[in-house]
Amino acid sequence: MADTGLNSTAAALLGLLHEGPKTGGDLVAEAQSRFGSFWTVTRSQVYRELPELAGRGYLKAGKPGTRSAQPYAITAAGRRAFAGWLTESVGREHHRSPLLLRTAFAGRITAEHRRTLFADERAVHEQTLAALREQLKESKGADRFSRATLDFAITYERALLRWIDTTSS
Amino acid sequence: MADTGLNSTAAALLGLLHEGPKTGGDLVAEAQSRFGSFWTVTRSQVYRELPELAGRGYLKAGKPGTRSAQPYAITAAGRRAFAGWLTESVGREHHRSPLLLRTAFAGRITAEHRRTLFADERAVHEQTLAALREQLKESKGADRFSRATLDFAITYERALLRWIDTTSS
DNA sequence: TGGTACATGTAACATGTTACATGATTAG
DNA sequence: CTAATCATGTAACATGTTACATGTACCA
Repeated sequence: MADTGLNSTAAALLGLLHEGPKTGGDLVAEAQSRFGSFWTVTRSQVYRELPELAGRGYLKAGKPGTRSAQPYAITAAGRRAFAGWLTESVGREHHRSPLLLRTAFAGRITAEHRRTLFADERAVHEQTLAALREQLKESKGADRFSRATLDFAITYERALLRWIDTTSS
Repeated sequence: MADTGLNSTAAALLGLLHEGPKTGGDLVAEAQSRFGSFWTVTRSQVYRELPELAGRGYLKAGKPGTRSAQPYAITAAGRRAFAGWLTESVGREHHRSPLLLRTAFAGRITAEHRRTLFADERAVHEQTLAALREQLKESKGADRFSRATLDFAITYERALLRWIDTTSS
């Protein structure tokens, strides 16, 4: 339980780099597909962390490729740091739902407006769910735990849709 | 859909202040109980926003009370701003789940460690769920939409627990 | 080969978190 | 009356977001 001083996003990058050297762009794309919506990572975060991790000796910069994209490879120290992070205590979950926040104040808006609010949101999440199901189909080769995270995302979206239906009716 | 320039946290505070003047401490406590885990608000955020909102004329500072706590009351302009925010487009949801992130890498840890990881997390969420159910019982007087947000929190926790069970088995 | 679209990287900003300083209430 | 505790507020920091500058690849 030694503190590695890694934040979760940095750790996530180290984790992805176990598969081989990647550039910032690669990592953004990979994180998007691997973590989906429950751990988003923006480009700016990635580009901030990479030099930082390299400075600590967890990554080693390679030869710039096309468009002068800078690839990074994980080092032995990086692997150790990642392994340490895996055993650190998991932090709390964080949710931030503008929809739920508005719902808390929904008594202050008109029924008409409430209807469009929920209808719009429903459409968004229908689409998200469809995309996730698509992903699940394509994930047959992936390992069990990658699929598990997808499963969770799907479960969540379904629960949210059901909730929207019962609440808006 | 005019942009009020309000961030959601500021808006949430304005919403709570519709019930009457409150101090920073009051607001933190109220937000905790009203929004629960899907829109957390820390003391520091509150204390940063209050003078800011007062500066814009949305709040009016009252006479300091005990422990020199500063109460704020919402103004007519504040109510207008809040009403405007209610009709602005709701942003995307944000999830941040350290558990899910670790799960994505769970193939890299031992089965033993995985067991404790899930068991610990299960205990935490069991407790959360119990607390929520308690809250639901006590919320009989509350308005329909306050209960709806609670309902969602409960649904979420149940779904998470089910997911933990199927994934860790 | 000119220009459009796109990917990389940066930098300014907004938000969220942690740790601290201060003073008031309460318990002994 | 003194000490311990607790609530208020602040300030430094970490993280996340948005908007921009730059240069490279692609296409007409």
